Amino acid sequence: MKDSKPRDFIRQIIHDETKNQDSRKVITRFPPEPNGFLHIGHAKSICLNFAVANENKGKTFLRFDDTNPLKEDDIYVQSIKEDVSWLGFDWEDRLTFASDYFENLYQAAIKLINKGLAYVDSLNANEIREYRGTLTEPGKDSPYRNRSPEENLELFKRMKNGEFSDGEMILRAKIDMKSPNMNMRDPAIYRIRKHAHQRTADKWCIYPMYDFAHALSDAYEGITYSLCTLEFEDHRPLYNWFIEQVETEHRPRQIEFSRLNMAYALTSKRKLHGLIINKIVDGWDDPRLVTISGMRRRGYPPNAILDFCERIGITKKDNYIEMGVLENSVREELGDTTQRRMGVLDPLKVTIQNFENDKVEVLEAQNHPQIPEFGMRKISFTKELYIERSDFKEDAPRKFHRLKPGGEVRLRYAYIIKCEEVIKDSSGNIEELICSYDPDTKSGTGKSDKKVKGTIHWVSAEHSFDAEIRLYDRLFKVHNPAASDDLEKTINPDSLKTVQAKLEDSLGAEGAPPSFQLERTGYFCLDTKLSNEKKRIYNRTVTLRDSWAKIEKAAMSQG
RNA sequence: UGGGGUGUAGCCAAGUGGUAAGGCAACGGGUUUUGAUCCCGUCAUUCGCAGGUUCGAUCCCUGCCACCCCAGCCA
Repeated sequence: MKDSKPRDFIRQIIHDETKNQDSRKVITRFPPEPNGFLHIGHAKSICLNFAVANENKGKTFLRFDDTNPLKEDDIYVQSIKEDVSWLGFDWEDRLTFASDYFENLYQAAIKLINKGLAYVDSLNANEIREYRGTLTEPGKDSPYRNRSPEENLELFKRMKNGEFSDGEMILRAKIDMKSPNMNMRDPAIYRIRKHAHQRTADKWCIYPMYDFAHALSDAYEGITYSLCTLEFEDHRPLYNWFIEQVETEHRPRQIEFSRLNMAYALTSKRKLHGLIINKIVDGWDDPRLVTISGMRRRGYPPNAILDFCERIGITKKDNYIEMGVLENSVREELGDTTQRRMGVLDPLKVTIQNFENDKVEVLEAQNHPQIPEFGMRKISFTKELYIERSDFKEDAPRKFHRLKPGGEVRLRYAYIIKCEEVIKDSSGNIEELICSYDPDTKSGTGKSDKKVKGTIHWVSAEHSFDAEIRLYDRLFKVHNPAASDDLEKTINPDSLKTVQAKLEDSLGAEGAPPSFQLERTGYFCLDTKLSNEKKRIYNRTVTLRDSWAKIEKAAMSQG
């Protein structure tokens, strides 16, 4: 396995670097900031980090990058832990926080000051920006850049002791104000934030910046490969500078890969926050979101997400993955793991005129057509039934092999019925179908040679129950909603539709599967957040592939 | 106009001096009591463009073009 061909450039690098070092371990980390919920893009990173370590008999840390108390909260820590475990990954005893290292980080800053490589600047934020220069013009040195190590030390300690207000002083690395890389123009290391931290409370009023804290946390934990996204590529010289100058025992290597973008979706914590604050969606776990919690609520199994992450690969190229790829992974996983049931989303009443009034015939149905181990269940056939309204057409096109006036169709696991009469209300809407059934065509008996082109699903009126089902479509109308300056304008008004469905009784029974396929319509799951004792609410996870819909669409576009 | 990256099909993505894997999508066909699943087939004379080196270039060299990221006391 170790010698099998690496799947991507990162695994290639690791393979090349470690193949001749039998003692070398691969240690990775997933470093979320606890300021929001995780989404599919994070899943890509989680899978990469845990898988790469695992493939090399290494370990992975779950480390929270909690260096900005203004934006972070424990509720995000809890949700992130839940999401990572739900995906199936185990950090064991390696749950850490950048804040665990605040004391070490503080000492490291002092070391830089003593080496003459850091200074306390008294410029304010605006002045610092002006001094930084622009992309094409070099910056200029701060007038405070040449304070002595002694003075810097004194000032830094006073910063720590809370003697200055926010923004009054700042600790900066002394690197090169003329560097073409903006990150090297004396970046901030420590800023004053008189704000309680969710873990360290009021112990500190100075907090380290990302570049400093992240690089050193990696080094402290013995991370060998620090895998991050492309936007940090030009932070790498700074990452290396900190590690070099602080002279840490371990020297991690940062490697960047491209972040995941999904077409017609949002993978930006900041923008997701906006949707939630403006109540455009139901919360971080809204099933229309590609957040981990949203996908979980929607019914996406973790294995589908893992499979998806494997399929999309790891490269440095900008990408926009189509939703179809994710949905394909979901269908593939659910197809092999869920039982089949019947339910009617848009019920049309059918009366079987030649079936006895109060008779209940119990039929056997397979729980999975290809997996007999999933067993059988009983379904009840009665005089009054419901079928899907779209399975009947008065003037049906030739290729429509469902029910039409005078036509026949098979009811799945039951009989062939014939439409004898169409009953309409005063305004011409179809209210009910009067049908007859052929007793010789009972499913599985082989008594009759009669063949019909179509098989449709149904439920018994008596032996079904009402349920609300939520049907989802893409949340956005546009390919890249993140590029829009008015997010609300990009929202698809039809992203959520609610229908009152009739589901076969077995779904309401004790031990009913929480996730299942409704034959011919899709995969569904119980929404445990919205359901209660009185009312069951289901989410449509994903539709089945529908080649009939394609034919219809093609016919429509041809006129 | 500074620096850092990236260009292989509609979307992803292997490949690497010897004649373009695979997946998703799409399109044809077969099986089917889910118009599902499954199966089989089609889908890049060409790798951003232009030159050059070579018997031979997607791969090496030169030039150009396009796109992404960077001017937080965010991560």
